Amino acid sequence: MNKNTKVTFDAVEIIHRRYFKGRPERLKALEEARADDDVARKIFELRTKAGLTQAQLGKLIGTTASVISRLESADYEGHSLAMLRRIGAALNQRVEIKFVPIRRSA
Amino acid sequence: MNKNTKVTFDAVEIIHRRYFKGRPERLKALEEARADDDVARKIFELRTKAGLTQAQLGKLIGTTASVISRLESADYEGHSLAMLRRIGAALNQRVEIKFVPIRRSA
DNA sequence: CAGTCTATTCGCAATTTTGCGATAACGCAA
DNA sequence: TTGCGTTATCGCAAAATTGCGAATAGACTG
Repeated sequence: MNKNTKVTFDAVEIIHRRYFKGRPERLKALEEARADDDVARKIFELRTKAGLTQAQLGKLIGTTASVISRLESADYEGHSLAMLRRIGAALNQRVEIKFVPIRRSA
Repeated sequence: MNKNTKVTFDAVEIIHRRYFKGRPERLKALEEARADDDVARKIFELRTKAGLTQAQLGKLIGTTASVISRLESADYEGHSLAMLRRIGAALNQRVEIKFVPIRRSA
């Protein structure tokens, strides 16, 4: 039960320890992302789960860290499908688009 | 069993008769759309099922028919999330984005 | 404390999407 | 055939997104 001596093999576990361990506010944000549809949070979650920094992901898709940061900003609404696909391609993910009917209240 | 005397109450049925009845090539395209991920076809399917022309949908979201036609073009790749949401909002649909892992071959 | 790594924000140029009219083309019906 | 409704394509201006460096800030470590 040591604190920092256990060897980790999984990138997900590594990134989890680096970003979320002992930071309840980050964990909470991640939970909300699972229920929410926010694209910015989906990108953030995808990137961090892959164990990448914004600069690293930026390089993978041929852009810079500031661009990734902007895409992950909560109040950014200017996402394009092309950009989502670039990110998905870099992280081996397919972008799925779905129109789902809105239940007219109750 | 008359051909055109049955009264229809559902917009979906109306549009189905107007666009797909007796046109196997259109029907086939629609079937493929259900299995495919093509966004253009999803927009087309959504619009026709709502019983709208391109001009009508355009007006609903504050643009013209040529814009809708472009969005429904098979080789158009420039979709933005904002535009998809505008269309969805007009047709009471929520746009759902999902990153789904790609299985690395077999 | 300084030093490093990461993320955020600010400008502005470059690229892309959107807006929109005009025109052509297609299918269908009289 | 003509006419009508609908869709497709072209061209260019307007608006939005992207590219990218620089500066700032925060967290962590030595």
